Parts: sequence; C-alpha cells; structure tokens
Amino acid sequence: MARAGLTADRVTLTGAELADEVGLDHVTMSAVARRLGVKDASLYVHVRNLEDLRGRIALLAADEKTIRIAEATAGRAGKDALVAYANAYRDYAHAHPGRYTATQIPMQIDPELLARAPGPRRAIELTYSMLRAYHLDEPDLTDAVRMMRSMLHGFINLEAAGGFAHARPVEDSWVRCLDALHALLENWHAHREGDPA
Amino acid sequence: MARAGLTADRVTLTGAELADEVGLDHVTMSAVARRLGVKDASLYVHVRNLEDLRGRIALLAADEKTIRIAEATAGRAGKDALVAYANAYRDYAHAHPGRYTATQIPMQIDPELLARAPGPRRAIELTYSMLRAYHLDEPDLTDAVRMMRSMLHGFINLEAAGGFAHARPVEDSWVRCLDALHALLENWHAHREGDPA
DNA sequence: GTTACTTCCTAATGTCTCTAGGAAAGAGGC
DNA sequence: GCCTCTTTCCTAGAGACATTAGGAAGTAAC
Repeated sequence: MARAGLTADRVTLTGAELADEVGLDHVTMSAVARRLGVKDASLYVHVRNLEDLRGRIALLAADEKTIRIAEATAGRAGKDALVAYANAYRDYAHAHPGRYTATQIPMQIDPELLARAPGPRRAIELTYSMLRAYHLDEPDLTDAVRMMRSMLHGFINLEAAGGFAHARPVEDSWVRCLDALHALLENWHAHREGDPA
Repeated sequence: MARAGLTADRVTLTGAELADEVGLDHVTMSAVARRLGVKDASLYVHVRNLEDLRGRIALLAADEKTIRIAEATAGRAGKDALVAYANAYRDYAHAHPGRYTATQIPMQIDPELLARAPGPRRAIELTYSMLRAYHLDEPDLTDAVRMMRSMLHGFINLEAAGGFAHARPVEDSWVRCLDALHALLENWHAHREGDPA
C-alpha cells in the first residue's frame, strides 16, 4: 500500500481548509483523516491531538495574515498604511473565516512551536512600526496599538457573528471607522484624562 | 423516585454556571446532567439539543449583561455614562467568562426564543440612547455605535485571549481607550473623509 | 381513583478522541 | 540484492458524548 505522504504541515493545511469550509469547531480528527484518505489514528503521528491541530491552524493563519498585511502596507505610510493594514486584515478574515476564528482562541499553543512561528511576533512589529508614523511615545504607543487592534478585531468579529443588523451598509461604517481611527491616532496626545467636555 | 424538578431555565442556568467554571466548549449535555443529578437523556425534554442549550445560555447572558449596563448607566450622561457602560460591560465579561463567550457565537438561535428575550433588543436601545447625548444624526449614529461596540468587544476579547502581552497594565490602556473613545464621539463630525493630514 | 400529561429512566446507536501494538514502506550500509 | 533501522500507516479497542425510542412512575384534573 502506497503511503499517503503525510506531514504535520499537510495535516494542518487540510484542517485549515476544512475550517474555512465548515467552521473551526467542525474540524475533527475524523474529518481531516477522511479528507486525506487516511484513518484517524494515523494523524496522531504528526499532530499531538485535536487541540494541537487547532493551535497549528492558528499559527498558520497568523503567518498568512501577517504576510498579507506586510505586502499590503509595504511602501505606504500614514493613513494610507493604516487603511491598507486594516483592509488586508479584514479581507483575510473574510477569505478565511475558519482560519481567522482559530487565531482568536485563547492561545494554549506548544511554546516550542510558537517560538518557531514568525507570524505573531512579526505582526506585532509590523503594527508598532506602522503606528510609529504617528509619533507616539510609550506608553501612548502601546495604548494606541491596543486600541487599534481592539477596534479591528472587534469590528470583524461582530460582522462575522452577524452583529450588525442595521440597514446601514457595513462597508460604509468600516470606512468611517477607519477615518475616525486615523483622526484619533493623529490627535492621541490631545485627549488625555481631563480634557474639556 | 422523586423528580428533579427540571425546567428549561434550570438547565440553562446550570449550563451557564458550568460555562463560567470550565469554559463554554466544555459544557456538554453529560456534564450538565451530571451536575443536576440526572441522566443525559432527561435534558432533551427541556432543551432541543446542545446547540439550543448554548443559544439559551447566550440569551441568558445577553439579558444579564443588559441589566447590569442599564443599572450602571441609569441617571448618568455624557462621558460618565460612557465609562459606566463600558465598565459594566467589561466587568460582566470578567465575572462570567463562559456566559460572555456564549454571546459571541454566530447566533443561530431559535427565532421564537429570541423574540421573547428582551436582552438583545434592549441592549441596542440602551446603546443608541446613550450615544444620543453626543448629538449625532444618522448615519453617523449607527457608525458610532458600531465603532464603540467594536472597540469594547474587541478589547475584552483580546484581553480574555491573552492578546495583551506587553508590560503596560491592561487597566491603564483601558482607561486611555475610553478617554479616546469619548473624544472621538465628541468630534465625530469633524473627521470625515478628506480631513487634513 | 381513573385518566391524561409530564418527567425521568433504561437501552441502544453512531460519532468522535486517543492509545497500543503490528505490518510494511523507504533509507542507508554492505 | 539483502539486512537493519526508522517512520508511516493500519487494525483493534476503550471511553466520552449526542441523540432517539420507548417505558415507568410521578402529578394534576376530574
């Protein structure tokens, strides 16, 4: 009998495809094995268990997403870069809903595996360096990064969960939110604690 | 043999407690039945299936969260109300992580059940009426509501997922984000499309 | 106390995760 | 080619869970 030629990466990729098609929580060992034409038990050579597989999918997604963002923002600065960043982020989530979901689960990933994946670390660097154009110093920089991430992440999440039921097109709100975010970053230092009401 | 006195609400509440203790995706029919001292099959009289149970937990959480927010914002206005709203929101998520998680799943809830639950609708009304103090007209109002929800939801989510690894205390960033949000809402009309860089 | 409804149980099926142990494919040395 | 070592994949099987069908025993109305 010919070998199926499995590797951890191939198992992960198959899981990721499945996640995009049927949702992350329908990604089972059985389903992945079925799709690969292999018995369930065979997967355990390459992947520790279901949780490990999910972690690997999350890492794959983080890497892919980071690459998209890096490409989109390359050579851009200021609001241009912000919009490119945000759109690349959102586009990835739309194109790969299952993978994107995987990035959100409370990370209980094998630390060794995590250390080898460039995605998460690079994503942070990318974000900080992009926001550096707004001339913020610590701790403002970190606060701004957190705010920006919260907004993007939250928007995409709510959108995916069907949380925007109003008639107003989501696309229009998105553009408006990015405008607002840009304005906010530019005037970050102006609205500290006790600014006039 | 005495009856256990089950009702849909009691099953839901037990599921919610379990969710807060061990995480939403460890809420199983078996586990809920065990805690209630009842066999798995007995639950199916009160709850259609696992998905239905999860939906009910989500609705319960939405109701509870809305009540907390309503209490917190009662009699307040402007930034005071905004901060009270946001803190009540976040406090609820901290106090009931499992229930809060339930509110985030793409809602595939029994429409009839949804119609009877006051939470979701009331939450929207509450938000709109709070933001009305910032004197925004449609479609700005809806955009602002969406931005605010995105930010709060995203921040709490990232926080829960351990996404804020930096040394800067999360609490401080939170306060700063609320300041920024308030400033943003006050000057919402000022930063439209082509504002000066 | 009879009737009817509801609640809860037993029993059973199918799916899924994960482990143990075996067979066979492929690589390298001779 | 043949032997050996490693890795890959399989068979078998235990244990958890979701879900359905059908039966027995409480409870309420009359």
